[in-house]
Amino acid sequence: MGKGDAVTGKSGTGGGDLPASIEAAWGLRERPAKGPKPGLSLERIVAAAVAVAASEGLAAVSMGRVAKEVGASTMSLYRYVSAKDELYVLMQEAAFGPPAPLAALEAGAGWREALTEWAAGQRAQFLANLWVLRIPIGGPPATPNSLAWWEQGLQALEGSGLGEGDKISVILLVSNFVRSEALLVSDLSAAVAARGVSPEEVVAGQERTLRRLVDPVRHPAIHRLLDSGVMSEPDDPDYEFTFGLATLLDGVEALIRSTAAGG
Amino acid sequence: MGKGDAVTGKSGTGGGDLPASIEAAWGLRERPAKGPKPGLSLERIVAAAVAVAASEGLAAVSMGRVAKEVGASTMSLYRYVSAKDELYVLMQEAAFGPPAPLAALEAGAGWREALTEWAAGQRAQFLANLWVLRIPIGGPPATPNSLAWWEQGLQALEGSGLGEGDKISVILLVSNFVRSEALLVSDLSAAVAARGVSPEEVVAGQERTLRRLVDPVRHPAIHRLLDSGVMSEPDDPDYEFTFGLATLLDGVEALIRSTAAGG
DNA sequence: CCCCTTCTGCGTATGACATACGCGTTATTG
DNA sequence: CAATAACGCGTATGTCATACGCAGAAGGGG
Repeated sequence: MGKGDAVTGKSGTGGGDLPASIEAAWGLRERPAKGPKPGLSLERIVAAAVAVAASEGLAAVSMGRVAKEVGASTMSLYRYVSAKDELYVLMQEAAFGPPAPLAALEAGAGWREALTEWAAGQRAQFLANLWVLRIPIGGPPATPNSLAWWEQGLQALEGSGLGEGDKISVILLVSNFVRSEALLVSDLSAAVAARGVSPEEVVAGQERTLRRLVDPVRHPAIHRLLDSGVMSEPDDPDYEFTFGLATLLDGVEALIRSTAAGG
Repeated sequence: MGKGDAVTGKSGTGGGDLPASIEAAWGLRERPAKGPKPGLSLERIVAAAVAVAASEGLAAVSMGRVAKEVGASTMSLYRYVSAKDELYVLMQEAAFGPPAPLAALEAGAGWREALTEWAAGQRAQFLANLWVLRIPIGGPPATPNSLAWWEQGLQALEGSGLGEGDKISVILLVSNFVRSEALLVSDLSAAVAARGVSPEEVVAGQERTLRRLVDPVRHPAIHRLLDSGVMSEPDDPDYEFTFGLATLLDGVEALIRSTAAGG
């Protein structure tokens, strides 16, 4: 060999072409019995990367930086990770962890309670690891924890009577909603961090900017919105989440009803 | 002066601290009457950048590349744009353009038809400019066309009886949904472009990968899903959009009903 | 028991890139 | 007609990801 090694993508289970990052996440690493013992481990590297991201943001995560953190040279990391993207995937996987069991399911509650709990859990993970939202996406990751989350979402919909196809669609819908809303929170938090002011001031500043740009003739609806004073009211950081999720689930409820009726 | 100039952020209208990119988008540029005539123009630069992004993807858009395209040196661009992020904002603004008038509104149709048309229009813009989805977001952009889209969304909800706060929340909800779904399409399309195969093959490959990883015991719901054969069915690229939007709007409908009832 | 294979850590090198700085040049205005 | 600003842009800096190859370590086969 002699290229960028770091396990070039052979599965032990069947010989497909799994992205190396996925194999790494599943721990399908054939311990090579030949060379010297590795001085590092994927876990240590990923943990260090996560620590850097958590304290200084995803942008601070460079191969060099992670290497320094772990006490090794930059290039040695490539013995464990084939590219930075792979590190990203592993970081996300590590930060999220597996989902906690759904209390609603165990209590025998309905799909709505279960899905709500599921969404809240996912949101909590995003808010606890805002940097995850800055990782550029590249298709649905098939990592163990991601799958576990999906599994749990599907289970929440078990008693709904929906068809399998509708179930994933709903899961996708909720999942994307959670992500979008978290990103919004993250953006606000980033703005707060960038300037040194309070969230309220940031929002107020945005409103002032809008007011300056909005022309009552060209933008009557926005103008009305600004005049209504809604921008200054809520203050509850969870409001948009609660509202959006409720609305979304009302839609799902309608779908379930029509399915049950025989659609 | 003598720093990174390119209009450092003074508004002609009131003297606030608008991000330079926003000012640029609104055309609030005080034509300096002093120096030599500019050999370039923001429009030319942005158009060149958009062309590169459209044909080779956002990653191909570097300052150097755009400069070459426009027949100037890299650094000369910084006389027109204060940073690359600004160029991004301008690119998005240019690619999206203003929204077309809503036929549903003019025909006096209800909010649902109007919002559906609005969402479809937005989606069409994303699909026609997939690279836009790769631009890292940083808060809600207050550019002219963005505002125009918001305005139109709010107008679509005019006859709904919703409060102003609920209106933006709904707009946000729909808007984020459209973006998420478009990103999904974009990811698929990227995977198709990366390997040289058909969309069907990509999806089939993903299913095969999943099948390999999913353990019937650990992931009963996903296993059931795979067994149901739903993954291979639809083939309609608009399905997820249509389904998701309908579900979402059902939720909005419930909200409107309860508002009308007096909640 | 030794050597050969295979893997390790890592120094070095390459090639992008964004962008700061300052110089010479060109219009415009007093 | 000079003082003033802007302009185009060459040069330099610093950061990154990552290719390549070497030297040393650890087992396995003869």
